[in-house]
Amino acid sequence: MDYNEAKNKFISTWGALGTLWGINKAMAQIHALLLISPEPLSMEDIMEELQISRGNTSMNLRQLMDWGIVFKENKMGERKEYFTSEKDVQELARQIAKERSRRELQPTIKILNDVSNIQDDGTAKTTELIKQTKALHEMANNLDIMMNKVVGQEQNWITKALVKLIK
Amino acid sequence: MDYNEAKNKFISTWGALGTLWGINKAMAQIHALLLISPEPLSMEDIMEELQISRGNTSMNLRQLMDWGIVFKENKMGERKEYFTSEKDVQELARQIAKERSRRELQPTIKILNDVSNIQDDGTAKTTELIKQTKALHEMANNLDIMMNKVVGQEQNWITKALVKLIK
DNA sequence: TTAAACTTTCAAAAAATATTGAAAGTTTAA
DNA sequence: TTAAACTTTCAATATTTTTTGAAAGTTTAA
Repeated sequence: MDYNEAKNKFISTWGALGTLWGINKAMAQIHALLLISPEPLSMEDIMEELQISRGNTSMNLRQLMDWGIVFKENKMGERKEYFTSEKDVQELARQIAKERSRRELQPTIKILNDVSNIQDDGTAKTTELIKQTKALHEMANNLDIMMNKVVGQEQNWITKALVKLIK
Repeated sequence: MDYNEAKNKFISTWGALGTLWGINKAMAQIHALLLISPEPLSMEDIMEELQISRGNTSMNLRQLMDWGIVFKENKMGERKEYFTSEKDVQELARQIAKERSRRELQPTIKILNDVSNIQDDGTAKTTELIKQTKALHEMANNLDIMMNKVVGQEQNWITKALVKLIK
């Protein structure tokens, strides 16, 4: 496997995986490209490399910046904007965990809490609804605490966490 | 908030969340419905409750069974098939972790391994590709080990894991 | 100022995904 | 066997999501 084949394989795998995580293909591919690029890339570079339109590139770069995993960079004496990704995969994971907690987990926890606190009228269906949403609430809460713990952690948390879990 | 309001809120929240996890809306809603239903439901019940077609119901029930979180049940003397969900949320989480590892993480790890093992020709771009895919490979691997550890664990792992991580 | 060099926006088009429903398939009771 | 009571399949359709590209917007140098 040569460089180009490997690069394409990586970019398309990352793209496909992104979809499964609620991130669209173009967004994931731009991220993949920046992650393995030793130099910051311009919008033109990205459009060219991934064969996508200017509008698409612009919108997805913005989203990646909103996620806090891609940054604008300016080269001295150049008007054009360049982009880089967070290169440290630990930091990347931390940032993603943080955002997913904020965007998905926390709103869900709020609703589970509301639903699980309805008045119990003693019917089987109400009792079951309360019981199950309470259980989900507790689990989602634990997950959230874990994820935020991890976010506040210094380098290499995942390896450390692993060691703790295994022993 | 009364029972019906709470039920609908829960089902639609679960449905919306499902999309973010690579599970479609109908599939997530069927699962939500079964999770809070004290009795097994027939296909008719599900179609009626969620206002979806027979075909849709049939296909999504099958997928839920493939995920190992919904089961067929037969009532004595009845021809019709009934469905229940795994009711224990810990077991549910374990099952989902197991399936996601198998379907997503493991294939990705394989590709990261292939890509990170290409011949290093010493150019900056090749070196960067190898470096980053190696780092992702290691992280994905650790995550996978963690998830499988969790799968093999007895009840209440998430709470235990949490305690370990916090201290 | 002006205009060149860029980036962003957004309505329309394309692509991908989910849903329907009727026909085909299956199972069981008689 | 047959036929009733179901479930599954799948081509057609509907819906949702993504992408395009050109116009509008912004910034900077002169």
